[in-house]
Amino acid sequence: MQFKGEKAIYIQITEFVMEKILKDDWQADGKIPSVRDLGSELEVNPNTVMRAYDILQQQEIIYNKRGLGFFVANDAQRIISSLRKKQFIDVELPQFFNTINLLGISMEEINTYYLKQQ
Amino acid sequence: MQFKGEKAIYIQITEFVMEKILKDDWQADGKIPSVRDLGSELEVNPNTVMRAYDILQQQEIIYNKRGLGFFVANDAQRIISSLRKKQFIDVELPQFFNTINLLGISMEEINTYYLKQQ
Amino acid sequence: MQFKGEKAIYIQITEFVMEKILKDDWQADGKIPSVRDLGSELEVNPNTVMRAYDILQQQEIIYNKRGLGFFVANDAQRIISSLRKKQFIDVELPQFFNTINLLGISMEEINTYYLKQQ
Amino acid sequence: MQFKGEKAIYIQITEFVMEKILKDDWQADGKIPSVRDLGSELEVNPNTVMRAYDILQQQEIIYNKRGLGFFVANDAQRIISSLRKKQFIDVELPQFFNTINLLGISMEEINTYYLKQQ
DNA sequence: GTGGTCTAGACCACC
DNA sequence: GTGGTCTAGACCACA
Repeated sequence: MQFKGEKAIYIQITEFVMEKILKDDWQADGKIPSVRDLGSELEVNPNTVMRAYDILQQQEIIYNKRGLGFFVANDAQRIISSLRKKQFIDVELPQFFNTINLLGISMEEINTYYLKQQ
Repeated sequence: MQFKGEKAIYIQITEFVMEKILKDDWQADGKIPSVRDLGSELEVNPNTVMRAYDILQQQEIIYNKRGLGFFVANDAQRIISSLRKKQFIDVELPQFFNTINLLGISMEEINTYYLKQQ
Repeated sequence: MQFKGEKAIYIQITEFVMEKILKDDWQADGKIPSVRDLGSELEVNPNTVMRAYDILQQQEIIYNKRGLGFFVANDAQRIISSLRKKQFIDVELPQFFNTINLLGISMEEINTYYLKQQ
Repeated sequence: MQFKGEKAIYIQITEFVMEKILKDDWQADGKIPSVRDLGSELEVNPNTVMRAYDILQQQEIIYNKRGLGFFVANDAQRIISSLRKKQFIDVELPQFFNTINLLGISMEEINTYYLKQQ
């Protein structure tokens, strides 16, 4: 795993974790790696992992049992999906429509591109 | 105009200027505001405006006449459009398709949203 | 029973036990569950239950018979009540009055809320 | 300022800042101390102050202008008050009622205590 | 100058 | 063993 992109590492870790959960690599109510373990696996400071876990816990995607570690929340997949969909509908889609309007691209063209790349 | 978003202010200013040019608010070979004027209008440090003008000059969207100020390049609109279109086709569109596939959204849905927001 | 709050689990267990005693679920001189049994019921490590029993024993709310287990003290209810009442009058009530003053809430409002939740 | 209580320092700092705002020591749209300055004033690491500011920003009590610092949000006082009131009504008040019921204390008694301490 | 991120290392409570 | 907090110090982008 590489962390050289523009985004902050702790953000990339939240995405990494959500990906694991979506793919069922880490399952509901199952334990996820400790901050120390994931830190050494990803070659990152445990504090940085902690920061990612903190955010995921606020979003109720994972939860904590004292002294035992972090666990995948029961409806983690649902929360992740809805978070992503919300982000897409509210932010990315309007930007997308705005861009194609400015560039003078019609939805027909988009549909054509879509079929081509399938 | 607000500058509290995630993007750097100087980037937002380049976009602001390109917008003005595309909308013919600022026309070819016409003078654009001085860094001081635009700075005070946007409530931003002139240095920050200068940084934006610098970038636009490198892209040959505006040019400078010593002692007179900055002016819109002759083919500024063409350059902006092609820059954006290239960015859009090469980067944003594939990402967009990728995202809707991941979220399980069909092009039919996208078309529906598009009609709604018109 | 959930143990995800901020308070330490062993503290929550002492409160759980005192609750049982006050409600007469566990009666004077009656045996209370072994640390193993209560531990498995509450899905908690027996050591953690032991720590709670230790504290309750110091406060003479329960007592121990070698090889037999823990039992509810004769005047357990009285001890619990007086502990709580003292705590309440000395600490919680002044804090409570302080808070409602800060928030600008009158005792009339409090009385209204009280009637509503009955 | 002392930070010896049980609560985490960064929590105490959020409370410290909210107090300042409520008392109009720090006013709407006014700049608040930089993380470095407040850190050295409170004899605390700037990171710890940053963590507090982060939380206050999430709650939209303060906002950030890039490179300039943090500023008090326009309706910061309103947000703080409603946060506190919500916390009180939802959490503390039900606990309070629960406690007095368990201890067999009537609202009349509470009212009497209230009048006495005025 | 400002915040934002990250590391290394420490100490603590809790299980 | 686990997370939670905190410090010291570093580097970066931005204004």
